Amino acid sequence: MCPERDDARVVARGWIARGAMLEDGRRQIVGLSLPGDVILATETIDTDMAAWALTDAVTLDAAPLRSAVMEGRDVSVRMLDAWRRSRSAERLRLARHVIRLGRLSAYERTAHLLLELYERQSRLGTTEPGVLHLPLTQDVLADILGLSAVHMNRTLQQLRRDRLVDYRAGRTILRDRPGLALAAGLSVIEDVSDESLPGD
Amino acid sequence: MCPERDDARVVARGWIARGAMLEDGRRQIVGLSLPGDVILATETIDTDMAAWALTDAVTLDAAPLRSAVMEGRDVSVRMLDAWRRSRSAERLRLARHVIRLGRLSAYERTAHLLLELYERQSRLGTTEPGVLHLPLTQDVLADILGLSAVHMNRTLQQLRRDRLVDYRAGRTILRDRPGLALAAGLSVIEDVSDESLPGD
DNA sequence: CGCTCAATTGAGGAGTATCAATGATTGTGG
DNA sequence: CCACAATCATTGATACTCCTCAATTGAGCG
Repeated sequence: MCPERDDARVVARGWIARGAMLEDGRRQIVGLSLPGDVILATETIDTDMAAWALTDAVTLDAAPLRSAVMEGRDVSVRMLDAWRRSRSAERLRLARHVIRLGRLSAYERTAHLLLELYERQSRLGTTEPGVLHLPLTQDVLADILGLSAVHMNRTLQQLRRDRLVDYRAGRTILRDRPGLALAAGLSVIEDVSDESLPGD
Repeated sequence: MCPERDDARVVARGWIARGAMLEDGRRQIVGLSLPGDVILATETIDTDMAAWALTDAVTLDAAPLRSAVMEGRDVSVRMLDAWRRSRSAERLRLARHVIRLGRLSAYERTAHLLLELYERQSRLGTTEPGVLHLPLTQDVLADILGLSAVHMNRTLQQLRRDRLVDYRAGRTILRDRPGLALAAGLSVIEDVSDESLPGD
């Protein structure tokens, strides 16, 4: 395989956003990559996609692991599973994101995303219950949820008034997670760790 | 691996929609599966996702091929490539769909989707230039694009007035593809066949 | 202290949704 | 062969979500 095709990286630290910038300045973030997630260069280079670091971020070259996975060479089962889990979870998140953007209101979208990020972050390690370390400006949040920054702000205020979430840059508190789940309008956010391992 | 995990199917004929139904009746279609595309059961069973046949459809069991791919057993290179191409193209389409729903207007979304489907269908085989075989009701189209059926209708009328598209059930004519691309507001729809083979 | 960047607020308007009918077409049983 | 039901496309009227523009406040920070 051409070497440049094999550019895969694993996020080691920080938050990275993948998305596209339109000519007229509109931006849509397609997904967030957190530590442990794999980013394929083909996802950004082949298309008009790009990736931005939202915080100080460190990524590691995952090309060796990747070609091993691809070519069926021996990788530890744990590694292989981790790879598949990660890719599979990402596909699921993409689908959820489509549903959010297509059918949920701004209020629902926000609740839904915050819950997903909380879930995701909990799985990454120690978190005080209900606290979400969210290093995103409202601008970025808006570009994830397909909203204007102004409306993003107002939506967050509404969630605060409703005592569901207390947003502040860096440290967001989910005051009422059951309430949030209700507000998200979608049944329950499943625990992705229960997921089987389709491995694309 | 558990057998039920390995339920993968390949679409042989027909159009299949994957998506979710919300409790209150809202529906969002996440993607369309056309002949040659792979559908993983885990994409529908693990979550609140479902799949609907939009036309008479036939799918084949792809579990054998899949486990072969997964376990690195010998599959013809062509097969392996086809698998990866398919999965990779799907990921790209999901990302594009997110951008459509997040940042494009109804008019832009529609133009964008029609072009994508035309591209996709051309690659499947013989098509008269400019003719898109589109076996979708406006209702379904609306559920793909995150619009109400009424607004979907009005948007299609607008495209017709602008002499870009002539929609009628089953047979849609893209009268002015450059114009459509312009209307789609996104640079160019890339030719996915040029794509490299990341293979998740 | 004047920057700059993020968050906030207000006012007005564009884009879509919703509700309720009306045609148009097609299949179906009498 | 016709009435009927069913589905899809279309239209009008109205309401609401969300956007845009413009300005203000507040919080670091050199």
